[in-house]
Amino acid sequence: MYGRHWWHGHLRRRGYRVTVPRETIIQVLSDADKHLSVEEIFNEVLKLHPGVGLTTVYRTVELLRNMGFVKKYEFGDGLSRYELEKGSKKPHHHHLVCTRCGKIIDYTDFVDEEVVLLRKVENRLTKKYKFDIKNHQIHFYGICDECK
Amino acid sequence: MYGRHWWHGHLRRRGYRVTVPRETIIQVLSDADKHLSVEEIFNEVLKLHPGVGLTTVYRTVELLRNMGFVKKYEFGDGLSRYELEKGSKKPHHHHLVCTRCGKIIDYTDFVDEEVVLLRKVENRLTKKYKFDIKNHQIHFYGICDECK
DNA sequence: CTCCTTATTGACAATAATTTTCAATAATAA
DNA sequence: TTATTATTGAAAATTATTGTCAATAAGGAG
Repeated sequence: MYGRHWWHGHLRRRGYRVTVPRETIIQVLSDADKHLSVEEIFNEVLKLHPGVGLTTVYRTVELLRNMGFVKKYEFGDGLSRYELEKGSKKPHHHHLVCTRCGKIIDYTDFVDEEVVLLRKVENRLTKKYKFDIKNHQIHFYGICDECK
Repeated sequence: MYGRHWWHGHLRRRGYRVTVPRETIIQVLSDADKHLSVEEIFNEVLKLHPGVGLTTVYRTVELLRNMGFVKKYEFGDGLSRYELEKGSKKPHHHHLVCTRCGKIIDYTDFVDEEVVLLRKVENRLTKKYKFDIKNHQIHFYGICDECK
């Protein structure tokens, strides 16, 4: 979890200004222990700084994504979810999605093995398709314990 | 690629009626060689049977998904895409998504190795989280050849 | 510290995908 | 053939996201 300075530096270095909404949104994402929807981020931000607009949350989250600091997920319920990629509390993980109730479990079990394989695949895909691969996602879909 | 009878049986067995829109949509999905957005399906359906409504495409595609015959993908551009899971021309594959232009490449290279590993992981996750896993997705995100 | 430039913001309007509503239609069982 | 009722199409409603634009405030220059 990186501090204010770190973020300040990265923003400024790219010519972006450091603003209260941006700092607040980064803080909310840093404190979160899971991927948040825009509305969830917005609600948390309001607790810290009422007055920040929803539009700004959309814009900031997209900015952070373009900067490569935030990952965007879509699990199929129509909401986009965001999560810090760098400076996050959470280690790298993959997802288990319940297609009935929408529950999402982040699992870290076996991720190491997965990642080893994925890197190999990644290298080969990079060559074959001349794709510059930045990251990956694995989702398992199914029915959770409570839903069955 | 399964025929009319097969689909007819599956629909009827679950108490659903076999209708012209449903048959047409299934046919479009069967003939497709890639995942289609609802609008793409709709356009193809119209060529075969003008008069079918967009709403019906949404409903049918969702029905097929609940029945487990169709996979839904979201690649991050705000559109849902659908693809036959059973009875499709296409073999099992995973995806390479360009985050700049949105291009999606389906790759089948190395999928066998991936699937072997995923099955192992799947079994263990099933035990640990008591999740009934139905399927999985792997997405690699990056920049495609033309975009860099 | 103060002024100036301009990136950023918030409120609101606009868009776009999807869902809901509901009367009309058509698939199946009797 | 008729009755039942799932399904449909059209239009309205909803919901997430994006665009517009005047007001604000961050940060460099003086």
